[in-house]
Amino acid sequence: MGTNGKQAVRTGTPRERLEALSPERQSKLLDPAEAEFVAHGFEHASLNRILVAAGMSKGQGYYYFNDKADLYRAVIERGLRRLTEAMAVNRATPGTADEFWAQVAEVFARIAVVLHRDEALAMLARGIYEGPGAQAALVEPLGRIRKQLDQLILLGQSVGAVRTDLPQSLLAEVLFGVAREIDRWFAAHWPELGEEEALRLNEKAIEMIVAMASPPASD
Amino acid sequence: MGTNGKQAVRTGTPRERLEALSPERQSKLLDPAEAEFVAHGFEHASLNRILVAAGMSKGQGYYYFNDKADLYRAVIERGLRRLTEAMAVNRATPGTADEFWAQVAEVFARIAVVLHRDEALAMLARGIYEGPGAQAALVEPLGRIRKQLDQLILLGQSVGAVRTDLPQSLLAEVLFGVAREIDRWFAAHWPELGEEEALRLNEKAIEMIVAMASPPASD
DNA sequence: CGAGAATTAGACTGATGGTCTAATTTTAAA
DNA sequence: TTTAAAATTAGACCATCAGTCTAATTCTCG
Repeated sequence: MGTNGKQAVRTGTPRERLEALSPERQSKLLDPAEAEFVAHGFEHASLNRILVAAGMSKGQGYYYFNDKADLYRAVIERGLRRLTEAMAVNRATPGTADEFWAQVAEVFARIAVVLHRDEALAMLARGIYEGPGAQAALVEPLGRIRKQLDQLILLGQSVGAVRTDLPQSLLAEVLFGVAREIDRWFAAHWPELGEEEALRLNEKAIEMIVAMASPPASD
Repeated sequence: MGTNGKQAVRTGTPRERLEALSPERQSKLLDPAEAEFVAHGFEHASLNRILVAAGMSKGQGYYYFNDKADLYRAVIERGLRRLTEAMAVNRATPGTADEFWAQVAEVFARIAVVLHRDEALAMLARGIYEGPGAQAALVEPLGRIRKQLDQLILLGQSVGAVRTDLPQSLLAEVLFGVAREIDRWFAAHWPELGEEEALRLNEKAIEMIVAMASPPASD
Protein backbone atom coordinates (compact mmCIF):
# COMPACT_ATOMS: atom_id res chain seq x y z
CA MET A 1 0.00 0.00 0.00
CA GLY A 2 1.46 3.38 0.87
CA THR A 3 0.81 6.56 -1.04
CA ASN A 4 0.86 5.85 -4.71
CA GLY A 5 -1.46 8.20 -6.48
CA LYS A 6 -0.26 7.48 -10.00
CA GLN A 7 -1.61 4.04 -11.04
CA ALA A 8 -0.06 3.59 -14.47
CA VAL A 9 -1.82 6.67 -15.68
CA ARG A 10 -0.38 7.74 -18.95
CA THR A 11 0.80 4.81 -21.04
CA GLY A 12 -1.30 3.71 -23.97
CA THR A 13 -1.71 0.19 -25.24
CA PRO A 14 1.06 -1.31 -27.36
CA ARG A 15 -1.16 -1.14 -30.43
CA GLU A 16 -1.80 2.55 -29.93
CA ARG A 17 1.92 3.09 -29.71
CA LEU A 18 2.44 1.17 -32.94
CA GLU A 19 -0.22 3.16 -34.74
CA ALA A 20 1.25 6.39 -33.47
CA LEU A 21 4.53 5.59 -35.19
CA SER A 22 5.49 7.16 -38.48
CA PRO A 23 4.59 5.04 -41.51
CA GLU A 24 8.24 4.28 -42.20
CA ARG A 25 8.84 3.05 -38.69
CA GLN A 26 5.66 0.99 -38.84
CA SER A 27 6.85 -0.58 -42.05
CA LYS A 28 10.19 -1.36 -40.49
CA LEU A 29 8.33 -3.80 -38.26
CA LEU A 30 5.30 -4.76 -40.36
CA ASP A 31 7.16 -5.49 -43.59
CA PRO A 32 9.36 -8.23 -42.13
CA ALA A 33 6.40 -9.49 -40.12
CA GLU A 34 4.25 -9.75 -43.24
CA ALA A 35 7.02 -11.54 -45.09
CA GLU A 36 7.43 -14.02 -42.27
CA PHE A 37 3.69 -14.70 -41.90
CA VAL A 38 3.30 -15.06 -45.65
CA ALA A 39 6.22 -17.45 -45.82
CA HIS A 40 5.37 -19.61 -42.81
CA GLY A 41 1.77 -18.96 -41.78
CA PHE A 42 0.83 -17.78 -38.34
CA GLU A 43 1.75 -20.80 -36.24
CA HIS A 44 5.15 -21.41 -37.76
CA ALA A 45 6.18 -17.81 -38.14
CA SER A 46 9.01 -17.01 -35.77
CA LEU A 47 8.67 -13.85 -33.76
CA ASN A 48 12.38 -13.97 -33.05
CA ARG A 49 13.17 -14.01 -36.75
CA ILE A 50 10.79 -11.12 -37.35
CA LEU A 51 12.46 -9.06 -34.66
CA VAL A 52 15.92 -9.82 -35.97
CA ALA A 53 14.84 -8.93 -39.50
CA ALA A 54 13.31 -5.72 -38.23
CA GLY A 55 16.44 -4.91 -36.26
CA MET A 56 14.49 -4.73 -33.04
CA SER A 57 15.06 -6.08 -29.57
CA LYS A 58 12.54 -8.19 -27.69
CA GLY A 59 11.68 -5.37 -25.39
CA GLN A 60 11.22 -2.97 -28.26
CA GLY A 61 8.94 -5.35 -30.08
CA TYR A 62 6.76 -6.05 -27.11
CA TYR A 63 6.54 -2.34 -26.53
CA TYR A 64 4.60 -2.07 -29.78
CA PHE A 65 2.46 -5.23 -29.74
CA ASN A 66 0.96 -7.44 -27.08
CA ASP A 67 1.94 -10.78 -28.49
CA LYS A 68 2.39 -12.68 -31.72
CA ALA A 69 -1.34 -12.73 -32.46
CA ASP A 70 -1.53 -8.99 -31.98
CA LEU A 71 1.27 -8.42 -34.45
CA TYR A 72 -0.43 -10.78 -36.86
CA ARG A 73 -3.61 -8.79 -36.56
CA ALA A 74 -1.74 -5.59 -37.31
CA VAL A 75 -0.33 -7.17 -40.46
CA ILE A 76 -3.74 -8.46 -41.53
CA GLU A 77 -5.37 -5.12 -40.94
CA ARG A 78 -2.79 -3.35 -43.04
CA GLY A 79 -3.38 -5.90 -45.79
CA LEU A 80 -7.12 -5.50 -45.53
CA ARG A 81 -6.71 -1.77 -45.87
CA ARG A 82 -4.73 -2.38 -49.06
CA LEU A 83 -7.53 -4.60 -50.38
CA THR A 84 -10.40 -2.26 -49.62
CA GLU A 85 -8.50 0.68 -51.08
CA ALA A 86 -7.93 -1.24 -54.28
CA MET A 87 -11.62 -2.04 -54.49
CA ALA A 88 -13.24 1.21 -53.51
CA VAL A 89 -15.84 1.91 -56.17
CA ASN A 90 -19.25 3.48 -55.95
CA ARG A 91 -21.74 0.96 -57.12
CA ALA A 92 -25.35 1.67 -58.02
CA THR A 93 -27.75 -0.37 -55.92
CA PRO A 94 -29.14 -3.11 -58.14
CA GLY A 95 -32.84 -3.18 -58.95
CA THR A 96 -33.17 -6.71 -60.27
CA ALA A 97 -31.80 -10.14 -59.48
CA ASP A 98 -29.77 -10.10 -62.68
CA GLU A 99 -28.22 -6.79 -61.84
CA PHE A 100 -27.44 -8.06 -58.38
CA TRP A 101 -25.64 -11.14 -59.63
CA ALA A 102 -23.78 -9.13 -62.22
CA GLN A 103 -22.46 -6.91 -59.46
CA VAL A 104 -21.48 -9.90 -57.38
CA ALA A 105 -19.59 -11.36 -60.32
CA GLU A 106 -17.86 -8.05 -60.86
CA VAL A 107 -16.78 -7.85 -57.24
CA PHE A 108 -15.48 -11.40 -57.44
CA ALA A 109 -13.44 -10.65 -60.51
CA ARG A 110 -12.08 -7.50 -58.93
CA ILE A 111 -10.95 -9.31 -55.81
CA ALA A 112 -9.31 -11.95 -57.96
CA VAL A 113 -7.38 -9.30 -59.86
CA VAL A 114 -6.21 -7.57 -56.72
CA LEU A 115 -5.09 -10.81 -55.12
CA HIS A 116 -3.35 -11.79 -58.29
CA ARG A 117 -1.39 -8.55 -58.30
CA ASP A 118 -0.49 -8.65 -54.64
CA GLU A 119 1.00 -12.04 -53.92
CA ALA A 120 1.54 -11.35 -50.24
CA LEU A 121 -2.01 -10.18 -49.78
CA ALA A 122 -3.25 -13.35 -51.45
CA MET A 123 -1.28 -15.50 -49.05
CA LEU A 124 -2.59 -13.55 -46.11
CA ALA A 125 -6.15 -13.86 -47.37
CA ARG A 126 -5.74 -17.58 -47.80
CA GLY A 127 -4.12 -17.92 -44.41
CA ILE A 128 -7.32 -16.66 -42.90
CA TYR A 129 -8.24 -20.23 -42.16
CA GLU A 130 -5.41 -21.06 -39.81
CA GLY A 131 -5.47 -22.62 -36.42
CA PRO A 132 -7.41 -21.20 -33.50
CA GLY A 133 -4.47 -19.01 -32.56
CA ALA A 134 -4.69 -17.05 -35.77
CA GLN A 135 -8.47 -17.23 -35.74
CA ALA A 136 -8.62 -15.52 -32.39
CA ALA A 137 -6.50 -12.71 -33.74
CA LEU A 138 -8.87 -12.30 -36.65
CA VAL A 139 -12.29 -12.15 -35.02
CA GLU A 140 -12.41 -8.42 -35.43
CA PRO A 141 -11.20 -8.01 -39.03
CA LEU A 142 -13.07 -11.15 -40.12
CA GLY A 143 -16.16 -9.80 -38.40
CA ARG A 144 -16.09 -6.76 -40.61
CA ILE A 145 -15.90 -8.90 -43.73
CA ARG A 146 -18.76 -11.03 -42.47
CA LYS A 147 -20.86 -7.94 -41.89
CA GLN A 148 -20.35 -6.87 -45.48
CA LEU A 149 -21.27 -10.34 -46.68
CA ASP A 150 -24.40 -10.26 -44.54
CA GLN A 151 -25.38 -6.94 -46.06
CA LEU A 152 -24.75 -8.29 -49.53
CA ILE A 153 -27.02 -11.23 -48.82
CA LEU A 154 -29.68 -8.93 -47.45
CA LEU A 155 -29.43 -6.79 -50.55
CA GLY A 156 -29.75 -9.88 -52.71
CA GLN A 157 -32.80 -10.98 -50.80
CA SER A 158 -34.40 -7.59 -51.15
CA VAL A 159 -34.32 -7.88 -54.96
CA GLY A 160 -35.39 -11.52 -54.92
CA ALA A 161 -32.03 -12.85 -56.01
CA VAL A 162 -31.23 -14.74 -52.84
CA ARG A 163 -33.31 -17.38 -51.08
CA THR A 164 -34.86 -16.50 -47.74
CA ASP A 165 -35.72 -19.99 -46.54
CA LEU A 166 -32.46 -20.54 -44.64
CA PRO A 167 -30.94 -18.93 -41.59
CA GLN A 168 -28.75 -16.01 -42.57
CA SER A 169 -25.72 -17.44 -40.82
CA LEU A 170 -25.97 -20.82 -42.52
CA LEU A 171 -26.29 -19.24 -45.93
CA ALA A 172 -23.45 -16.82 -45.26
CA GLU A 173 -21.06 -19.44 -44.01
CA VAL A 174 -21.74 -21.85 -46.82
CA LEU A 175 -21.36 -19.12 -49.42
CA PHE A 176 -18.17 -17.90 -47.81
CA GLY A 177 -16.85 -21.46 -47.81
CA VAL A 178 -17.68 -21.93 -51.47
CA ALA A 179 -16.03 -18.68 -52.44
CA ARG A 180 -12.92 -19.62 -50.53
CA GLU A 181 -12.80 -23.09 -52.02
CA ILE A 182 -13.15 -21.70 -55.52
CA ASP A 183 -10.44 -19.17 -54.89
CA ARG A 184 -8.21 -21.88 -53.53
CA TRP A 185 -8.77 -24.06 -56.56
CA PHE A 186 -7.99 -21.27 -58.98
CA ALA A 187 -4.86 -20.37 -57.08
CA ALA A 188 -3.66 -23.98 -57.22
CA HIS A 189 -4.47 -24.50 -60.91
CA TRP A 190 -3.54 -21.09 -62.19
CA PRO A 191 -0.41 -22.20 -64.09
CA GLU A 192 -2.14 -24.80 -66.24
CA LEU A 193 -5.07 -22.53 -67.06
CA GLY A 194 -5.36 -20.58 -70.30
CA GLU A 195 -6.84 -17.10 -70.14
CA GLU A 196 -10.08 -18.12 -71.85
CA GLU A 197 -10.37 -21.33 -69.92
CA ALA A 198 -9.97 -19.45 -66.66
CA LEU A 199 -12.65 -16.97 -67.66
CA ARG A 200 -15.04 -19.73 -68.69
CA LEU A 201 -14.53 -21.66 -65.46
CA ASN A 202 -14.96 -18.56 -63.41
CA GLU A 203 -18.32 -17.99 -65.02
CA LYS A 204 -19.30 -21.57 -64.32
CA ALA A 205 -18.22 -21.20 -60.71
CA ILE A 206 -20.40 -18.16 -60.29
CA GLU A 207 -23.22 -20.10 -61.92
CA MET A 208 -22.85 -22.63 -59.13
CA ILE A 209 -23.09 -19.94 -56.52
CA VAL A 210 -26.16 -18.50 -58.20
CA ALA A 211 -27.74 -21.95 -58.31
CA MET A 212 -27.13 -22.43 -54.62
CA ALA A 213 -28.20 -19.07 -53.42
CA SER A 214 -31.19 -18.46 -55.67
CA PRO A 215 -34.65 -19.10 -54.24
CA PRO A 216 -35.71 -22.70 -54.90
CA ALA A 217 -37.96 -23.21 -57.88
CA SER A 218 -41.03 -24.03 -55.81
CA ASP A 219 -42.25 -20.86 -54.13
CA MET B 1 34.98 -46.40 -43.82
CA GLY B 2 36.22 -49.49 -42.09
CA THR B 3 34.42 -52.78 -41.86
CA ASN B 4 30.81 -52.31 -41.00
CA GLY B 5 28.79 -55.10 -42.54
CA LYS B 6 25.58 -54.73 -40.52
CA GLN B 7 23.78 -51.55 -41.72
CA ALA B 8 20.75 -51.44 -39.40
CA VAL B 9 19.49 -54.70 -40.69
CA ARG B 10 16.61 -55.94 -38.63
CA THR B 11 14.60 -53.18 -37.01
CA GLY B 12 11.22 -52.28 -38.44
CA THR B 13 9.84 -48.76 -38.69
CA PRO B 14 8.33 -47.20 -35.59
CA ARG B 15 4.86 -47.42 -37.09
CA GLU B 16 5.22 -51.13 -37.71
CA ARG B 17 6.24 -51.58 -34.11
CA LEU B 18 3.20 -49.63 -32.96
CA GLU B 19 0.87 -51.66 -35.10
CA ALA B 20 2.43 -54.88 -33.85
CA LEU B 21 1.44 -53.96 -30.30
CA SER B 22 -1.58 -55.50 -28.62
CA PRO B 23 -4.73 -53.37 -28.91
CA GLU B 24 -4.60 -52.52 -25.21
CA ARG B 25 -1.05 -51.28 -25.44
CA GLN B 26 -1.88 -49.32 -28.56
CA SER B 27 -4.76 -47.69 -26.74
CA LYS B 28 -2.53 -46.84 -23.84
CA LEU B 29 -0.75 -44.47 -26.21
CA LEU B 30 -3.46 -43.58 -28.72
CA ASP B 31 -6.22 -42.78 -26.23
CA PRO B 32 -4.30 -39.99 -24.49
CA ALA B 33 -2.99 -38.84 -27.85
CA GLU B 34 -6.50 -38.61 -29.25
CA ALA B 35 -7.69 -36.73 -26.18
CA GLU B 36 -4.86 -34.26 -26.50
CA PHE B 37 -5.32 -33.69 -30.23
CA VAL B 38 -9.06 -33.31 -29.78
CA ALA B 39 -8.57 -30.82 -26.97
CA HIS B 40 -5.85 -28.71 -28.55
CA GLY B 41 -5.63 -29.48 -32.26
CA PHE B 42 -2.47 -30.67 -33.91
CA GLU B 43 -0.24 -27.65 -33.56
CA HIS B 44 -0.94 -26.95 -29.91
CA ALA B 45 -1.10 -30.52 -28.74
CA SER B 46 1.84 -31.28 -26.47
CA LEU B 47 3.72 -34.44 -27.16
CA ASN B 48 5.23 -34.22 -23.71
CA ARG B 49 1.78 -34.15 -22.11
CA ILE B 50 0.67 -37.09 -24.21
CA LEU B 51 3.65 -39.12 -23.11
CA VAL B 52 3.14 -38.26 -19.46
CA ALA B 53 -0.55 -39.14 -19.70
CA ALA B 54 0.35 -42.41 -21.40
CA GLY B 55 2.95 -43.13 -18.75
CA MET B 56 5.67 -43.37 -21.33
CA SER B 57 9.16 -42.01 -21.59
CA LYS B 58 10.48 -40.00 -24.50
CA GLY B 59 12.53 -42.89 -25.75
CA GLN B 60 9.62 -45.25 -25.52
CA GLY B 61 7.36 -42.94 -27.43
CA TYR B 62 9.81 -42.30 -30.23
CA TYR B 63 10.33 -46.01 -30.45
CA TYR B 64 6.73 -46.33 -31.64
CA PHE B 65 6.31 -43.26 -33.82
CA ASN B 66 8.57 -41.12 -35.95
CA ASP B 67 7.39 -37.74 -34.78
CA LYS B 68 4.35 -35.79 -33.72
CA ALA B 69 2.79 -35.85 -37.18
CA ASP B 70 3.23 -39.59 -37.35
CA LEU B 71 1.44 -40.07 -34.06
CA TYR B 72 -1.31 -37.76 -35.26
CA ARG B 73 -1.70 -39.85 -38.37
CA ALA B 74 -2.03 -42.98 -36.29
CA VAL B 75 -4.79 -41.36 -34.26
CA ILE B 76 -6.60 -40.16 -37.37
CA GLU B 77 -6.37 -43.54 -39.02
CA ARG B 78 -7.83 -45.23 -36.00
CA GLY B 79 -10.67 -42.69 -36.00
CA LEU B 80 -11.25 -43.18 -39.70
CA ARG B 81 -11.46 -46.91 -39.14
CA ARG B 82 -14.11 -46.25 -36.51
CA LEU B 83 -16.05 -44.11 -38.98
CA THR B 84 -15.96 -46.50 -41.89
CA GLU B 85 -16.91 -49.40 -39.67
CA ALA B 86 -19.91 -47.49 -38.40
CA MET B 87 -20.95 -46.75 -41.97
CA ALA B 88 -20.33 -50.02 -43.71
CA VAL B 89 -23.51 -50.83 -45.59
CA ASN B 90 -24.06 -52.43 -48.92
CA ARG B 91 -25.84 -49.97 -51.10
CA ALA B 92 -27.55 -50.77 -54.38
CA THR B 93 -26.09 -48.77 -57.23
CA PRO B 94 -28.62 -46.07 -58.08
CA GLY B 95 -30.28 -46.08 -61.49
CA THR B 96 -31.68 -42.57 -61.57
CA ALA B 97 -30.66 -39.13 -60.46
CA ASP B 98 -33.31 -39.17 -57.75
CA GLU B 99 -32.07 -42.44 -56.37
CA PHE B 100 -28.56 -41.09 -56.43
CA TRP B 101 -29.40 -38.01 -54.45
CA ALA B 102 -31.47 -40.04 -52.02
CA GLN B 103 -28.43 -42.18 -51.32
CA VAL B 104 -26.22 -39.14 -50.90
CA ALA B 105 -28.69 -37.69 -48.41
CA GLU B 106 -28.72 -40.98 -46.55
CA VAL B 107 -24.95 -41.11 -46.34
CA PHE B 108 -24.91 -37.54 -45.10
CA ALA B 109 -27.41 -38.29 -42.39
CA ARG B 110 -25.48 -41.36 -41.38
CA ILE B 111 -22.21 -39.50 -41.06
CA ALA B 112 -23.96 -36.84 -39.02
CA VAL B 113 -25.30 -39.48 -36.64
CA VAL B 114 -21.94 -41.14 -36.20
CA LEU B 115 -20.17 -37.85 -35.59
CA HIS B 116 -22.86 -36.87 -33.15
CA ARG B 117 -22.36 -40.05 -31.16
CA ASP B 118 -18.58 -39.88 -31.20
CA GLU B 119 -17.59 -36.43 -30.03
CA ALA B 120 -13.88 -37.09 -30.33
CA LEU B 121 -14.26 -38.35 -33.87
CA ALA B 122 -16.21 -35.22 -34.73
CA MET B 123 -13.43 -33.01 -33.44
CA LEU B 124 -10.86 -34.99 -35.37
CA ALA B 125 -12.93 -34.76 -38.52
CA ARG B 126 -13.30 -31.02 -38.07
CA GLY B 127 -9.62 -30.62 -37.32
CA ILE B 128 -8.87 -31.95 -40.75
CA TYR B 129 -8.33 -28.39 -41.85
CA GLU B 130 -5.34 -27.59 -39.71
CA GLY B 131 -2.05 -26.05 -40.58
CA PRO B 132 0.37 -27.54 -43.08
CA GLY B 133 1.95 -29.67 -40.36
CA ALA B 134 -1.24 -31.62 -39.81
CA GLN B 135 -2.06 -31.51 -43.50
CA ALA B 136 1.16 -33.27 -44.37
CA ALA B 137 0.33 -36.03 -41.94
CA LEU B 138 -3.06 -36.45 -43.57
CA VAL B 139 -2.27 -36.65 -47.26
CA GLU B 140 -2.69 -40.39 -47.21
CA PRO B 141 -5.91 -40.77 -45.19
CA LEU B 142 -7.42 -37.68 -46.81
CA GLY B 143 -6.49 -39.05 -50.18
CA ARG B 144 -8.61 -42.11 -49.53
CA ILE B 145 -11.61 -39.97 -48.67
CA ARG B 146 -11.07 -37.87 -51.75
CA LYS B 147 -10.99 -40.97 -53.90
CA GLN B 148 -14.34 -42.06 -52.55
CA LEU B 149 -15.77 -38.63 -53.17
CA ASP B 150 -14.42 -38.71 -56.71
CA GLN B 151 -16.09 -42.05 -57.28
CA LEU B 152 -19.33 -40.73 -55.88
CA ILE B 153 -19.22 -37.80 -58.27
CA LEU B 154 -18.45 -40.12 -61.15
CA LEU B 155 -21.38 -42.29 -60.18
CA GLY B 156 -23.63 -39.25 -60.01
CA GLN B 157 -22.48 -38.15 -63.42
CA SER B 158 -23.16 -41.58 -64.88
CA VAL B 159 -26.82 -41.32 -63.91
CA GLY B 160 -27.07 -37.71 -65.00
CA ALA B 161 -27.39 -36.35 -61.49
CA VAL B 162 -24.15 -34.39 -61.48
CA ARG B 163 -22.97 -31.77 -63.93
CA THR B 164 -20.06 -32.63 -66.18
CA ASP B 165 -19.13 -29.16 -67.32
CA LEU B 166 -16.54 -28.53 -64.61
CA PRO B 167 -13.20 -30.08 -63.77
CA GLN B 168 -13.60 -32.97 -61.41
CA SER B 169 -11.25 -31.49 -58.87
CA LEU B 170 -12.99 -28.14 -58.76
CA LEU B 171 -16.37 -29.75 -58.26
CA ALA B 172 -15.04 -32.13 -55.63
CA GLU B 173 -13.32 -29.45 -53.61
CA VAL B 174 -16.25 -27.08 -53.66
CA LEU B 175 -18.65 -29.85 -52.67
CA PHE B 176 -16.34 -31.00 -49.92
CA GLY B 177 -16.09 -27.43 -48.67
CA VAL B 178 -19.85 -27.00 -48.67
CA ALA B 179 -20.38 -30.24 -46.81
CA ARG B 180 -17.82 -29.25 -44.21
CA GLU B 181 -19.32 -25.79 -43.79
CA ILE B 182 -22.79 -27.22 -43.33
CA ASP B 183 -21.52 -29.71 -40.80
CA ARG B 184 -19.71 -26.95 -38.97
CA TRP B 185 -22.83 -24.82 -38.85
CA PHE B 186 -24.98 -27.62 -37.50
CA ALA B 187 -22.40 -28.45 -34.88
CA ALA B 188 -22.30 -24.84 -33.74
CA HIS B 189 -26.07 -24.34 -33.67
CA TRP B 190 -27.06 -27.77 -32.43
CA PRO B 191 -28.23 -26.63 -28.99
CA GLU B 192 -30.75 -24.09 -30.19
CA LEU B 193 -32.17 -26.40 -32.85
CA GLY B 194 -35.36 -28.38 -32.38
CA GLU B 195 -35.51 -31.88 -33.81
CA GLU B 196 -37.92 -30.95 -36.60
CA GLU B 197 -36.16 -27.71 -37.36
CA ALA B 198 -32.86 -29.54 -37.67
CA LEU B 199 -34.38 -32.07 -40.03
CA ARG B 200 -36.00 -29.38 -42.15
CA LEU B 201 -32.78 -27.39 -42.41
CA ASN B 202 -30.80 -30.47 -43.26
CA GLU B 203 -33.13 -31.12 -46.16
CA LYS B 204 -32.73 -27.54 -47.29
CA ALA B 205 -28.97 -27.83 -47.07
CA ILE B 206 -28.99 -30.89 -49.26
CA GLU B 207 -31.25 -29.04 -51.66
CA MET B 208 -28.51 -26.47 -51.96
CA ILE B 209 -25.96 -29.11 -52.76
CA VAL B 210 -28.27 -30.62 -55.36
CA ALA B 211 -28.82 -27.21 -56.91
CA MET B 212 -25.08 -26.67 -57.15
CA ALA B 213 -24.11 -30.03 -58.44
CA SER B 214 -26.95 -30.71 -60.85
CA PRO B 215 -26.37 -30.11 -64.53
CA PRO B 216 -27.27 -26.51 -65.44
CA ALA B 217 -30.69 -26.08 -67.01
CA SER B 218 -29.38 -25.23 -70.46
CA ASP B 219 -27.90 -28.36 -72.00
C1' DC C 1 23.42 -69.36 -17.86
C1' DG C 2 24.73 -65.86 -21.03
C1' DA C 3 25.09 -63.20 -25.38
C1' DG C 4 22.82 -60.31 -28.45
C1' DA C 5 18.72 -58.00 -29.57
C1' DA C 6 14.68 -55.30 -28.28
C1' DT C 7 13.07 -51.97 -25.46
C1' DT C 8 13.10 -48.13 -22.07
C1' DA C 9 14.77 -44.13 -19.27
C1' DG C 10 15.73 -39.57 -19.24
C1' DA C 11 19.42 -36.04 -19.82
C1' DC C 12 20.28 -32.94 -23.39
C1' DT C 13 19.77 -29.63 -27.56
C1' DG C 14 18.29 -25.68 -29.92
C1' DA C 15 14.33 -23.61 -30.73
C1' DT C 16 9.91 -21.19 -29.41
C1' DG C 17 6.83 -17.11 -27.28
C1' DG C 18 6.75 -14.35 -23.47
C1' DT C 19 8.40 -11.75 -18.94
C1' DC C 20 11.22 -8.74 -16.36
C1' DT C 21 14.70 -5.57 -14.78
C1' DA C 22 18.02 -2.46 -15.66
C1' DA C 23 19.90 0.86 -18.63
C1' DT C 24 19.36 4.48 -21.87
C1' DT C 25 17.22 8.17 -24.30
C1' DT C 26 13.78 11.71 -24.70
C1' DT C 27 10.93 15.32 -22.77
C1' DA C 28 9.89 19.21 -20.28
C1' DA C 29 9.89 21.96 -16.15
C1' DA C 30 12.78 24.91 -13.08
C1' DT D 1 21.50 24.57 -18.27
C1' DT D 2 20.27 21.28 -14.88
C1' DT D 3 17.56 17.70 -13.44
C1' DA D 4 13.91 14.63 -12.51
C1' DA D 5 10.44 12.00 -14.55
C1' DA D 6 8.67 9.53 -18.41
C1' DA D 7 9.24 6.99 -22.64
C1' DT D 8 11.79 3.73 -24.85
C1' DT D 9 15.23 0.02 -25.54
C1' DA D 10 18.39 -3.92 -24.53
C1' DG D 11 18.81 -8.46 -23.62
C1' DA D 12 19.12 -11.99 -19.85
C1' DC D 13 15.97 -15.18 -18.35
C1' DC D 14 11.90 -18.65 -18.07
C1' DA D 15 9.05 -22.56 -19.09
C1' DT D 16 7.92 -25.30 -22.71
C1' DC D 17 8.31 -27.31 -27.14
C1' DA D 18 9.71 -31.39 -30.55
C1' DG D 19 13.28 -34.16 -31.29
C1' DT D 20 18.17 -36.72 -30.44
C1' DC D 21 21.26 -39.63 -28.12
C1' DT D 22 23.50 -42.77 -24.93
C1' DA D 23 23.34 -45.75 -21.36
C1' DA D 24 20.81 -48.92 -18.84
C1' DT D 25 17.48 -52.47 -18.56
C1' DT D 26 14.65 -56.27 -20.04
C1' DC D 27 13.63 -59.91 -23.07
C1' DT D 28 14.66 -63.98 -26.11
C1' DC D 29 16.59 -67.95 -27.17
C1' DG D 30 20.64 -70.93 -27.85
